[in-house]
Amino acid sequence: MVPDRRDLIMDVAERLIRTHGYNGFSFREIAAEVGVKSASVHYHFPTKAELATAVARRYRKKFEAKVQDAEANGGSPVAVWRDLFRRALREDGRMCLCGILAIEGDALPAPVAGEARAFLDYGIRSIAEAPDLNDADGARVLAQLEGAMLLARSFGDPELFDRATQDLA
Amino acid sequence: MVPDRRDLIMDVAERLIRTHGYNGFSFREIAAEVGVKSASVHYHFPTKAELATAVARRYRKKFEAKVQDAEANGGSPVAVWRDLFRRALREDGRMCLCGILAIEGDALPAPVAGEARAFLDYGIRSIAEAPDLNDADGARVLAQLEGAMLLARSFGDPELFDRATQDLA
DNA sequence: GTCTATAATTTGATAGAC
DNA sequence: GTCTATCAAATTATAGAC
Repeated sequence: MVPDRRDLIMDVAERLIRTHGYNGFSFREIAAEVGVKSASVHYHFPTKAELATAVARRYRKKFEAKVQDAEANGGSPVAVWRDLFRRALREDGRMCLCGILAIEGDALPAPVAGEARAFLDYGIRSIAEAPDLNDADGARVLAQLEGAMLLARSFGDPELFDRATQDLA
Repeated sequence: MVPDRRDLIMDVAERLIRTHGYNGFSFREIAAEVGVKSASVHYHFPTKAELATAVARRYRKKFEAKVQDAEANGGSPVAVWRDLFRRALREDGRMCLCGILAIEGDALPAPVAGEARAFLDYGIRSIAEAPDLNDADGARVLAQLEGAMLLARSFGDPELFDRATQDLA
């Protein structure tokens, strides 16, 4: 299943947002990496807000599928979420897309901020489904995971994520 | 002690960065809020990188002073850090300046990213000085605090910070 | 110190040919 | 679907008058 052009554009956009944030990438930058002109990117996604919203929604859906898959294989929600973030950090050195979008917050078009919020909301509820955990625990654990990615990214050290979350393993 | 123009520019810049991030504010925006023209802002801070670096350094120094002051009054490092972030979130609804700069990471001029890293490094070491805590605990607690601010900001709900960090109180 | 004016570049977005 | 060409606006930054 070869990714079509639309998917490829979203792949590049996701990587750029996770590196520079919403205000830190441009249509021309995406176009250059894909190997087309910026007008072609606009053909697939008329506005920047629509592109970012589509990227955030795909990220959330993919993440939800991964969580459900891992939990079906017997993992606890806390361990599953930690492992998913840990692997993403190791593989591409980038933090959670929705964490960075959440921080840029109300400076973003409403649909983009809404998708980020929906991701975090799912995270809190999903983690809170673990035995003996409540909603406040879900928020506590997700906060620790997002913050640990923030630290690891600032220091360029994936192991800092491991140390900051070793109590969740 | 009336703040001079230079301080006022830094005040506005700090607020804007904490709302929109480094790539989300402009000299003209600062100038408009201060009541001058953008060329005057350039007189005080020749480049955007220098302005952001100065703002981040001042933020770090002020925070260090607040931490030392609160600890001198008998607070434990964990409680002191939680309380300082909690109050900032309540007072102006904005998260840690260096948290947002850390996330934008390598997309930033090196001196700016360096100041953010220095703040986080101080946070980890400062918290780890609490009795019975080590460096990994410092990273864990700071991660939880930065992540809790991220969540509270995304949902526009300061109480979410309280719930996500109630175990640190 | 602040201003006007402007340079040089980048941005998001559109029109229309192919 | 992709291109060339272009637009209007915004950006960082500088020169020089006052």
